[in-house]
Amino acid sequence: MTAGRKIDTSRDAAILDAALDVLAESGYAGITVSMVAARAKAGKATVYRRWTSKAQLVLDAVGRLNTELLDPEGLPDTGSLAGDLHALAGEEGPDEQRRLRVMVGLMSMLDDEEGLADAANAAVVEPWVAVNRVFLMRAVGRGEISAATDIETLAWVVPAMATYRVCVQRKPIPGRYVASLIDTVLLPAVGLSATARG
Amino acid sequence: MTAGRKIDTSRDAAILDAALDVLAESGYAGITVSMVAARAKAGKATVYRRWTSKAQLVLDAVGRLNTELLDPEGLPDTGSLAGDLHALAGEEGPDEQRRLRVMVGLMSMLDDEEGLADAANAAVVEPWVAVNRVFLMRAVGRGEISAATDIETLAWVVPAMATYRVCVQRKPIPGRYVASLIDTVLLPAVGLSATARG
Amino acid sequence: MTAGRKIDTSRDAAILDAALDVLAESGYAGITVSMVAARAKAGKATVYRRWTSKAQLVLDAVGRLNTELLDPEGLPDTGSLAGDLHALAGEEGPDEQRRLRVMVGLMSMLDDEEGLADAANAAVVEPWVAVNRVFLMRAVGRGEISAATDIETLAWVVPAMATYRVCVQRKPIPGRYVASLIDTVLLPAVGLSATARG
Amino acid sequence: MTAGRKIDTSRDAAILDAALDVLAESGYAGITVSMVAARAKAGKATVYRRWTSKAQLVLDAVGRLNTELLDPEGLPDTGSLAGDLHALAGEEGPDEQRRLRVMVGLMSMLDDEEGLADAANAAVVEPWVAVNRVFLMRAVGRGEISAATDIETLAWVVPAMATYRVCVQRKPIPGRYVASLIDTVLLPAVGLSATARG
DNA sequence: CGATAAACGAGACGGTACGTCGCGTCTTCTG
DNA sequence: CAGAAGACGCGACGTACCGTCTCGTTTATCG
Repeated sequence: MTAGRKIDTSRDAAILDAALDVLAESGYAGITVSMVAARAKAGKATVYRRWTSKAQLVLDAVGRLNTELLDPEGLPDTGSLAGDLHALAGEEGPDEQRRLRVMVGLMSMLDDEEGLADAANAAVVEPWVAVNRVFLMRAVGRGEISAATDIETLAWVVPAMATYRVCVQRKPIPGRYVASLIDTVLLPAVGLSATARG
Repeated sequence: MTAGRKIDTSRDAAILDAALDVLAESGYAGITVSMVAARAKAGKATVYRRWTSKAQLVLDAVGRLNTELLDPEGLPDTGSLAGDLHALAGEEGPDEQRRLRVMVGLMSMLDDEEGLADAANAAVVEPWVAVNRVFLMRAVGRGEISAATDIETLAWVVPAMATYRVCVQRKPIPGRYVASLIDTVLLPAVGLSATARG
Repeated sequence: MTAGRKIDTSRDAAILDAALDVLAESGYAGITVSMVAARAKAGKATVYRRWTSKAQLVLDAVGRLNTELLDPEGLPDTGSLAGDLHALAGEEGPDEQRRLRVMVGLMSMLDDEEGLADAANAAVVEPWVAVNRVFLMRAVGRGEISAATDIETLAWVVPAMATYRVCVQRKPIPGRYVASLIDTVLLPAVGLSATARG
Repeated sequence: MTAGRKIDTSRDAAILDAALDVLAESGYAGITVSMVAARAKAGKATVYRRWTSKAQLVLDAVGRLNTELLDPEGLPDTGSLAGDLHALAGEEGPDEQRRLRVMVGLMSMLDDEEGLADAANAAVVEPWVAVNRVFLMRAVGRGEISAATDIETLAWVVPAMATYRVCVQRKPIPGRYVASLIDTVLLPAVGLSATARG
């Protein structure tokens, strides 16, 4: 019964992409909703019809970025924990540099609203943790590591340190960095030698 | 070239303390320079004479908070790495709750200005890392752990994970949390059993 | 290139009126743009979108006040110069007290910006001078006064003295004051007796 | 009995002169107490030890300017009202241009404090009025003009119009302007022809 | 196919914090 | 102790951005 024009869902992507561009250039504090709208050739009302605040918009943008990156489908399965971890660490998307710059800008918004921090965490880092969790459980299943291993804690080690480096220290993550964390911290912590990878 | 009135350095402390109060109550976004100045019974000009922006002020306040906390003098020396680490982890100042709430509010400002992130990192987390570095070097000296240990990386493990928990996950750090990181991640990673502590 | 929301011209009047209220109560120095905006239930940006400074705003407000007051239409025409002048002097609008208080506050702003004084003069006193000019020219036309009369100068006599009294001496203008200037100064200066009025 | 350094009265003149310089350059609103003090190579406290506010300082400066100009001693006495008036009008001090620019800046301060307008009026214009009053009373004494003349009002005519021109219209007063007011307005208003001057 | 109702780009709106600057006072040091 | 220098508490200035609302235009669905 209700007539009227439908929401043009193609605008969503344009706005999110504009938000990521601006976020990568200026960080969260440097963003203006007007800037994002202008770059997407959209009006501010079109933005606020979709997201209730600047924080929600940016969060959604960043979340989408990471969800694309760490697709739970098609995880590598090399037969050893070290192999799995390094296989994933070796994958770098083509937009890796932009992704890093975007994450740098993420921290600035987390106290804007109640519950936003949880959402940000879930969207940005949790996928990576989930993958590690899978790898660790497989290793337990294979008997490669102890069944008493504190998977919950250890799955967070590498994502936490990498994110910390990017977000707080503001340093880039060179290709070898994640691999070095795996070898230096994670594998020893579960009782494996770094050289054990096949 | 007579001097004129000197900067009243006692105002610095009053303003920094007011900033920490407000930061703990409302977070960085909830702070107003006018609020901080009013609580310190100072004028805004007195604040801006000392710090060039709200971000610089808050950073300095937080930095001082942590520097006081982790005094390099009088580090515990229990004779074992596990003992040293747990001795430090067990110390909780009376202001621990305020310190945590303050750090939660810190992230919002890091992209406000060039170089601010570095300064924040140095002021807030680096002291803790430095202490861990000392503990690890002592352990190497004692032959407790391998001389090949990557001290630089491992000294960051616990501070990075704890800070990450507070700043990104926005969860409090219960008394046992740091101890559990030490036992689950750090000690195994250097080849020690968690039960090795005296 | 569609337009966007139009300037709401009804806000202009509300803001100008609020400015006059505040000006009458507190004088120019006592005005705050925030006060004016708040009284008009407007934001400061809405004020600054229309006027570039506090001075421009107040000037416009005062100008409008006087333009309304001295409508060039419907001037009295009694047949004699004295009659015309006194007819106008006798008219006091209901807002006369506010108008005087407003003019008292006007002087404080005239050197704020280049050209502001000219504009203020044109808006506030010139209308009154224009009316006197008409009266004097009529009198010349009737042969009531000499064709050699220096109309330009004489039209300014009473407005200048009255404005001077209000703005510099800060005394109110009692009902008889203007009439007394007409009789004591202007009419004798054009060669007419004060008693000549019909 | 009171020891200590005496107030250095020579600083007064330096400060007043600096105030007039700055006032002539920038008008009252453009003045800063710090600017005046700096130009006089004085400290702000030295200024505030002598005058209670910026307004009082400027008022005093302007007042002194005019008091010097219109010294009640040595008034011309030519034997006719027209002669007296024109003799005075012909005198122009060497600093006439500065004096005019200073008066232009005067209006801006009159509503800063209660009673300041009266003081300003007394200091700046009243001396001139007093002189005119003397001239008019002499003329009454000589029988040159009617004893019924409203001296109080007429003594103000030329000062009011000249000051108004300078302060409100912001136009300079050319050499002939005051003379023309005398001939066109004042002399006719007291029943004398402009050509009556000796 | 024409009416209509909602979404669109644009940008003005009421608010509020920013960082600057001036006032009049207070403090330090020099002569 | 007066004076130069300048920091102090206070508060207004004019700017910028938030999230909302109002324009006039475009576009999809309903009658």
